[in-house]
Parts: sequence; structure tokens; C-alpha cells
Amino acid sequence: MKIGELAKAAHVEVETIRYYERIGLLPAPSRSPNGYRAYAGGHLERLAFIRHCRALDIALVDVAQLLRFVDDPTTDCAEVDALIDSQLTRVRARLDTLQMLERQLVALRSQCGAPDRAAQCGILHELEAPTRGDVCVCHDEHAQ
Amino acid sequence: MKIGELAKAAHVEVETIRYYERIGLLPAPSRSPNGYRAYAGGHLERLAFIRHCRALDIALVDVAQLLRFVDDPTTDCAEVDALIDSQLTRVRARLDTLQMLERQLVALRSQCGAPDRAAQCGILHELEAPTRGDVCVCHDEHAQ
DNA sequence: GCTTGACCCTGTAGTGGCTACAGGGTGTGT
DNA sequence: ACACACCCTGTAGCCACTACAGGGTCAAGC
Repeated sequence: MKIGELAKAAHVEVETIRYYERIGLLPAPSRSPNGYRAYAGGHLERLAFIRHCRALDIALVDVAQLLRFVDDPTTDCAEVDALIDSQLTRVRARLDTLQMLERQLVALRSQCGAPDRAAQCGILHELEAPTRGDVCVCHDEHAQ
Repeated sequence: MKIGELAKAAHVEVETIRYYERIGLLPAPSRSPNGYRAYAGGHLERLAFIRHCRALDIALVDVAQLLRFVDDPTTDCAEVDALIDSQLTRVRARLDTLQMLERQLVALRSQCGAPDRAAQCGILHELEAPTRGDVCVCHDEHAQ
């Protein structure tokens, strides 16, 4: 199987495969006489695993660790748990941040109702609030 | 005011200020005879505005646009609205993705209960599901 | 046989928003 | 004089790709 075929089978870009090989995540395959990469079935499995982890926003460094766990069946399962737990923590933290951001933007957006010029713009006025020493609606904990 | 003083006043790194100047977001200040940057009050205001926008995860290219609106008071306010609206849309989209990710990770995490070795690990088993042509718990729409 | 287009190769650079480093200059206190 | 904190410019690195440059290979169509 050539690289384009592997890419299509795994729903990934050819360049991504080369990237994974370069950083050591995917083993380098054998080559055809013309120098083309020649992939066997194991590569698709590994690539599918990697893409599965990436779909869960797992960092490549952690994907590499998970692959090491796969390759060493005697590894303690608790280490796998810990890795997924920390990923879950990361996602939840980012979730919290974004939820706060949404609220802030909604509050800010509400400062502009009627069409006007920028000089009278409530949004810009609020964005300039810290400059004036004022508390803005987007970062005012009491207004939310 | 020297760059370190401005950085402290705006709660930002010195390097970030130099970066903003390099990309044209902050105007270059005058210089002392020894070549040091000499900042006046207007710079702190502009930097505060930039940091305020950044705290709302607004991309620098959009911050630059907002600054142009500030500098041209005749700009139509609707353009400011549109910019904040698109930012809100972006945040909401990312929120959706992360909420889905959280659910997926929770489902995956639930596959491992008791201490074991990696060979029996439910998490790794699920991460390998697509390889076997199976549907994994993290991406199975019916299981959620 | 030639042309064309799709695919392949390696190596490098770019994305966004910083952050860190190298190598050197300036000012102040001891 | 020395040490340390700060300043300067320029460059590189982070993360996970993605795009490009320049060149080679293959197969189908004329």
C-alpha cells in the first residue's frame, strides 16, 4: 500500500503521515524499488489508533505514551487511567474557561443595541473601561 | 516609562510588548538617548485595550480591526457588533466540541474499573476498536 | 514515443500567540 | 571593579499540522 492509499484509508493527509513518521509516532515503512513507502496492514492499525486519540484531543506526546502501553502488555492499567483522567481534567478546565468567555461576550455584546457610529459604541466603550479605571461588564463578577 | 514598567502596569511580559510592536499592533515609542524605549500614557491605554480583547480570546487580527474602529469614530457600529458576534459564534462552536469531547472521554474512562495490566485494559481496547471495525464507546452515538 | 496529470520523494517554511534564548549594552549599588 | 537587573535586536521554538519548492515516477491517452 502506498502512502496515498494509507491516507485515504485512515482519513488523513499524506503530509500528516509523513509528519507522524518524522516525529517517531509511526514507524518508517519499507520502500519500493522506486523509493516509495510501502505500507503493510499494521501501519493502518497504528494510524487509526493515533487518529482515534487525536479525535479526543489527546496531545501527541500522550498518544505516544498510550502506544507504549499498547506495545507493553504488562504495563499497569492505572497509568492508562491516569492519562485519560488528566485529559478529562484538561478538557473540563478549558470548558470552564469557554463558558466564562461566552458569558463575558454576551454581556459585552448587550452593550450595543441600536445602529450608531463607533464613537458611541457601547462595546468599544466597555473594552476601554480598564483604561478609565472602570470595571467592564464582561469582567464584572457582580453583574453576572 | 521604560518597557519593564509598562509591562508591569499592564500585567504582560516585556517580550509580548515587543511582539505587539513588531506586528504593528502597538505603535513604536520614542527612545531615550541610550536606545531604550520611552513610553507615554497612550501606550498603556492601547495595551490595556489589547489585553482586554485577548482576555476574551479575540484573535489579534480582530483586535487590530477593533483598534481601527476606535481610531475612526465615524465607523459604523454594526461592524463592531459583527466582530463580537463572530467571536461569540467561535466560542460557542468550540464549547460544543469540548462538551462532546468530555462525554466521549467519560464513556471511554468508564471502560476501566479495576486495576489490571494493559493487555486487559478496557480503555486501550476501546481505542483500538476502529482497527477491528468495531464502534467504540467514545464515538458511538447510540451509547450516549 | 511523447505529453499530461496524479502521485511520490525530501526538505523547508509557515500558521497564531506568544516565549525563550543568544549575545551584547546600560545603569546602579556595593 | 563587580554583580545584578534591566535594556536592546534578532532568531528560534512551542503544537499539530499544512503548504510549498523542486524534482522523480507511473500510467493513461494521443
